[in-house]
Amino acid sequence: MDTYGWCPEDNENLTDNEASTDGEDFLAAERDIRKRLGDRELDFDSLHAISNIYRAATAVRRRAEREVLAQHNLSWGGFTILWVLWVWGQMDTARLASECGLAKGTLTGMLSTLERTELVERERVEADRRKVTVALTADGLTLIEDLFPRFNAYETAMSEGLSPEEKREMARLLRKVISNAV
Amino acid sequence: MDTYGWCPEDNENLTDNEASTDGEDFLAAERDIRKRLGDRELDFDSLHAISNIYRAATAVRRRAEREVLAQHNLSWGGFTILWVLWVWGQMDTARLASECGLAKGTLTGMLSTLERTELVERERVEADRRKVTVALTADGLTLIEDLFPRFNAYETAMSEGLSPEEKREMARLLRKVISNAV
DNA sequence: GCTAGATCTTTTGGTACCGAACGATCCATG
DNA sequence: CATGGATCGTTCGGTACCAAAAGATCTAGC
Repeated sequence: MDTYGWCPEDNENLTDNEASTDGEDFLAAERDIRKRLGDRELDFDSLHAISNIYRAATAVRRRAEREVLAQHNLSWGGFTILWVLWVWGQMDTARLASECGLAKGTLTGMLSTLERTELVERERVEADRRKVTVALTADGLTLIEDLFPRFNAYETAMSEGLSPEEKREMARLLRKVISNAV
Repeated sequence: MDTYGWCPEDNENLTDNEASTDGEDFLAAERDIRKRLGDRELDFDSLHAISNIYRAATAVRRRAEREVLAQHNLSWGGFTILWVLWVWGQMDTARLASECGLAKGTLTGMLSTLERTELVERERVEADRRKVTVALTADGLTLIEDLFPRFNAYETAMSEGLSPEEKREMARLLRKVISNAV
C-alpha cells in the first residue's frame, strides 16, 4: 500500500490531469491504470470509486483492530456484534446476522467466542424454540460503553481532513452503493 | 441488512431531520442510532461516514464474489492479485502483497492456490535468492483479459445512480480516508 | 573468509467468514 | 392428531486472512 512508483517498463510521462490536490502515491497509481488500460473501453470513474471503497475499508478495519480492538481481544466482527446489541437491544440470531452483515453460520462461531469471554449470552425463545435471542451481559455492556467513545474518536481520526459536509456527502453516496449492492 | 424497523422498546417518534432523500432502511437505522446515543458527545458524521465505507465494501465484495468471480473459482483477493499483475506486470511478493493490501503470509497461501490452478507462476530471483517474483501465466492473462471488462461492468452497476462527478468526488474523499488509515 | 545482523519468504496457529447440508421445531392441511 | 413443507440455528468443509516465529539468503565489519 505504499510505493506505487515502480513500473516494469516505460515509466516516463505519467499523466498529470486532475490537478493533483493531495499528492498521494495511490493517485499516481490510478493514473498508471488509466495509462495502461486507457485504450480499452472501461468505466474508470466507477473503477476508482468502487476499488477505493474496498481499499479504504480494509485499511480502516486493519488499523482499528490493531490500535483499538486488539487490546480487548475483539475482532471487528466481534465489536460490531456488541455495538448492534448495545444500540438495538437483544435480538434473535437471524436479525443480528443481518444487522452485522454476516452469514448465519459465521455468527454462530463468533457468538461462541463472545460467549466464552462472557460478553454476550444466548437464550432459547420459549414461544418458538427454533429461535435463539442474544443479549449483552453486564460485562459486555460495560465493555462497549467504555470502548465505543474511543472507537468513535478513531473514526474521527480516520476522517480527518474531511469537512462535516464532506462526511455527510460521502455517507450519502455510499448509501447509494450499498442499496445497489445488497 | 433489511428489516431495521424493529426496536425492543419505545419505537415511536423516529426523528425526521435530514429530509429523507432516499428512503432506505439503513438511513432509518442511522437515525435510530442518533436517537439512542444522541445524548452522548459523539461524532455522528464520522460514525456514519466510516461505518458506511465498511458496509459498502462488504456488500460489494460479497456480491462480486457470488455473481462475477465464483464461476471462475476466484476469490476477491485472487482476482486482485491477477489484476495487479496484469496492470503492473510481474513483481516480487513483498510489493505484490502491499499492492493487494494483504499480509505477506496471506499472499503465500493465495499464490499457492493460484499456482495450483496455473494462473500465476513463481520464480526465485537469481540476483537475490531471498526474493521471489510472481507473473501471470498465459492462462492467467487470458482469464483476466476476459474477466476484467465484466468486472468493470459490475463496478458500473454498483455505482448506478451516481453521476460521474459524484463518483470522482467519492473516490477523492475515500483517498483521504485511505491516507489517514495507512 | 566468517560471522552478526538485516532482509526476504514461508510456515504456523488461530480466527473469521462463506455456502451448503443438516437437524430441530413449527404450522397448515387433511 | 399426523405429516409434509417451511423456517430456524448449528455444523461442516474449505478458503482467506493476520501476527508472530522460523528458515533462507544477503551484506557489512572485522
